[in-house]
Amino acid sequence: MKNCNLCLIHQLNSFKTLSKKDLDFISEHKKVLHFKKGDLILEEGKPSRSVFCLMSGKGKLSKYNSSGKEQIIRFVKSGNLIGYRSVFNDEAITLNLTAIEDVTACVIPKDVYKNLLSNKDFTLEMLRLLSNDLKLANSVISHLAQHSVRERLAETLLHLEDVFGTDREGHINILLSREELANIIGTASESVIRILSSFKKDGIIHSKAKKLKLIDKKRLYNIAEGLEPK
Amino acid sequence: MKNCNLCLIHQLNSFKTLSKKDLDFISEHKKVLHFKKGDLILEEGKPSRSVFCLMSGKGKLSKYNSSGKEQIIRFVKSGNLIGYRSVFNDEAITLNLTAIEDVTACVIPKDVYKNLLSNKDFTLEMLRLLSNDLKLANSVISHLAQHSVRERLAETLLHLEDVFGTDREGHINILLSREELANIIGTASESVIRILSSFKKDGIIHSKAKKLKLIDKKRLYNIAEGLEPK
DNA sequence: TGATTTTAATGATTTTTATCATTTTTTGTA
DNA sequence: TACAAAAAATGATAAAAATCATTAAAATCA
Repeated sequence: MKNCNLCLIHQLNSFKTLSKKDLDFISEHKKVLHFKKGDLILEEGKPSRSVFCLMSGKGKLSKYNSSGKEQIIRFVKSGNLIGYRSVFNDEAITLNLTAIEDVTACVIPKDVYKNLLSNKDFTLEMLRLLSNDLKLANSVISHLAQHSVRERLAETLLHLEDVFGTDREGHINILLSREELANIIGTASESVIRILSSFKKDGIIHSKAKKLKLIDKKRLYNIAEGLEPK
Repeated sequence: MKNCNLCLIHQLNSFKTLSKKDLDFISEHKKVLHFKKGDLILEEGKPSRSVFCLMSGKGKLSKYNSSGKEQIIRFVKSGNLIGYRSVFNDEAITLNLTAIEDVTACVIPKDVYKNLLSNKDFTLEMLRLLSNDLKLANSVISHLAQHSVRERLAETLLHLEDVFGTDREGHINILLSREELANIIGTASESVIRILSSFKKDGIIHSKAKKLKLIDKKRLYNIAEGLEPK
């Protein structure tokens, strides 16, 4: 898709506030890139040169600690903008972006993106977006700090279904390894495996390999909130 | 302080980008409020009506979970702006603000504050501020998820000294109960007590009641990063 | 100041979670 | 399809942290 005006994705994100002229301006300067599943798209520590608009596929934003353990901060999907944070505070990139499916993304050079900020509505939209990111991050902090591994896993399953939806058979539309699930909630993969098995045994979820289906969401919610004993 | 132009605080925060006229506009519409230590200044769930500029004193931003346990998200000190996040995404307040010392704050009505957003430099400054908040939140998530209670406490002590500095005798300029420290890192107060005692025994910190002094910061840093065994 | 309340400290115990070792299953691919 | 490699599952054990009970110290205030 060469012309952003014709692209439906821009209706889904902050770009919806842009004029035809602004979108033409982006179209002229952007590049469309393709990545394979597993590719490292953006790397922590590298200078921030552009903002990405994800056209298709999914990715994970993560950090590695000094001993090499991954912490997944959040996931991104088509329509999401990525990389604006580093542009605003003019710092190096702080999170890795890895494709967890094949990804197509439009890459908008930093300066082109900054130019869009003359549009007040667009800027307000970005303030709104950052505010939502921050609100979400605060609630993650609170959940991580206050809940057990079992509670955090229940919360994560609900959150993933909420963000990615399900296919016709009810499976959550994102395939993650047990290890990746562990790296979201900050636990060992064995713990995730054990808890998923117990959820399965109790009929709360169904799982076949990486396909997860939430059966009893009410119960999962109660577990996530610590409202259920055991 | 009636006139924001004469107030030194505005030099310290995003208001430094404002014109004399903008500051006069704020001066006309703001109110100066005083709060006592322990007062609840902003309450989770209430509609967002204004942005606060903290003139003196310190506060904590926190959430309570369904079982009433507090999670401290961060601290604020003089110069800090508070409440802008809810203004940008037009949602209810999501964090409680409690005075942990007597507080004086200028209260700027939401609409007055929103008017300032016609100033492009100010808006960019707010984007920068939110970006920094978000960056900080992401690193808190990562630290919470990946480190032991002992490591998180070491990190928290270093962070508190960094933000609040020390008095002439080297004590960190903020007085927190063991329970409040526990509510930052998401643990039980007994755990904080035990770990602080062990830090003291090892000569890493000195503590007398709520006054904490960091003696061996290099070692604390190593503990925080998990570079030290035990 | 002395009494009362709150906070801190310490010990014993239980629960949760991590770690390590091993087996089974799944996935990718030759 | 068979093989190798990776991921998942399971068990045993160790370590970390929570919880509960009690005592000691500090802060508050009448």
